[in-house]
Amino acid sequence: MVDLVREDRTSVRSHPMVGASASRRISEATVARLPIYQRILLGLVGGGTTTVSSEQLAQLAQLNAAKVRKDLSYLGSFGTRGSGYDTRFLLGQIDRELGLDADWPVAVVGIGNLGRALANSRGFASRGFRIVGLFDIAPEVIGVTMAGIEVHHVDDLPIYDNPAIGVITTPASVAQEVAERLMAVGARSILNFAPVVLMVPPEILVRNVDLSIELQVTSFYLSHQQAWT
Amino acid sequence: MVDLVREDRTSVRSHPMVGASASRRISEATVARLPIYQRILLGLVGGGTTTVSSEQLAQLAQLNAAKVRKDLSYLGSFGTRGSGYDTRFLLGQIDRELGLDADWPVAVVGIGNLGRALANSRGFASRGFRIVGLFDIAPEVIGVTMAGIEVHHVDDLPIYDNPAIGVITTPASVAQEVAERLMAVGARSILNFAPVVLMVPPEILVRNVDLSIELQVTSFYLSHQQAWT
DNA sequence: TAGATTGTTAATCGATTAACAATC
DNA sequence: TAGATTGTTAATCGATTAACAATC
Repeated sequence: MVDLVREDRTSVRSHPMVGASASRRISEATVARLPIYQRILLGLVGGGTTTVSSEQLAQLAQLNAAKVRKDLSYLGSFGTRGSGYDTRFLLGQIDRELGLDADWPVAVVGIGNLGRALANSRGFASRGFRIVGLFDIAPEVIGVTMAGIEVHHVDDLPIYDNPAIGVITTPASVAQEVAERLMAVGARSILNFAPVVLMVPPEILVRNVDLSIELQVTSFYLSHQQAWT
Repeated sequence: MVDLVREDRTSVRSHPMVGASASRRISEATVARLPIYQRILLGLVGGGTTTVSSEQLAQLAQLNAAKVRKDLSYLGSFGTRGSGYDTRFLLGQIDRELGLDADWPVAVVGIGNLGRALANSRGFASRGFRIVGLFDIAPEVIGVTMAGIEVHHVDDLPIYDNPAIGVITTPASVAQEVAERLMAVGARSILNFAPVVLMVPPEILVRNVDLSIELQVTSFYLSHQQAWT
């Protein structure tokens, strides 16, 4: 591993748009909200609601209606003035924009409680994502089946379908090595739950989720609350 | 529960600063980075490094040095021109700013894989946080001890120490009810892992973490990658 | 038509970053 | 002193929001 490059963790934005069908570059903040709209629309469609206004969507997502309209306008002009958005159609457009109509092979490495939680989670087994394997090194979990998928040894990573997305739920101490193994089998993106900053080449997309950071941020706002309540 | 009010999920910023010792209002983006600096400093102090420059910190956090200096300047002027920051002192200042020198009783509701992961996690058992109880409704987990803490029935929430922070790791279908029970026993803040938008009064702080949203955002960037690589 | 709601503009607000004087 | 590095300013960039013309 030679050309590891330190990359800003918010570096996604820094890549220039070169493709033709540019439209307007969709904002990063909007991308983070699309899954929320998706989830809400899933509920509305399931409940038989056929039309929804930006104001209703805003209420359900606890956002501002102007923000909802602006977000949705990145996808195209799919609303109908006077009545709102067709729920089923809008859901389809959001799915398409999120790339959920593609097939993303996912490998989860580190089958502790968090890995188990992800393997069993609804979101990970859903449309778009396909778990190609669960991986660990502990003899006592290898061979165990969870959520219908067997746990293999990390050394066997090359045997299974190449993952596009690697999910790291190992201890921090081995996360970098695991990232390198995932990249070696072709992973183009890493969802990292280990509390460590990974070093990867710039073409690899890393998203970090750190559960204890969330708790610390909560602590900050709690301890400063008297200042604004 | 009468005065439930829909609250913008980023509403923390909307509270006006009224206290006296205002200094400069610390930016929300900065708050989210303080735990990252904290983690890095913990490693440096543990490794015996006594001084660190903003440039070094930036490398370790994969950020821009100007951003690091700006972030740290919110806490005060703790650096020394020409040499950098004293690691141990800076760590102490960040801990203080994050409120980690306080005692935050935490209740975790929903002892599935994710709840177990949190209960066992280093970050949740660390300085500042004290788990007052683990709660569930499933008979098979009640009475079980994990990470040294017994799992109780949610109905017994009022028996234990009032939590300042409630962590919800239940299915989405019961998350709202759990939130109300947590608020009823005094929780001022909720860390919500259930994929649902909670309705709470404005004085309650909610932070949402949705693991499948992260996966969907990854999918978005993967499917748009050819546009910028 | 009248009422409702979108899509977009422009103003505003907040975050990032380069640059550099201050100073150890 | 000379070199290094901070703390802060100002420019820039990106995100939010109110407002409203367009239009169903």
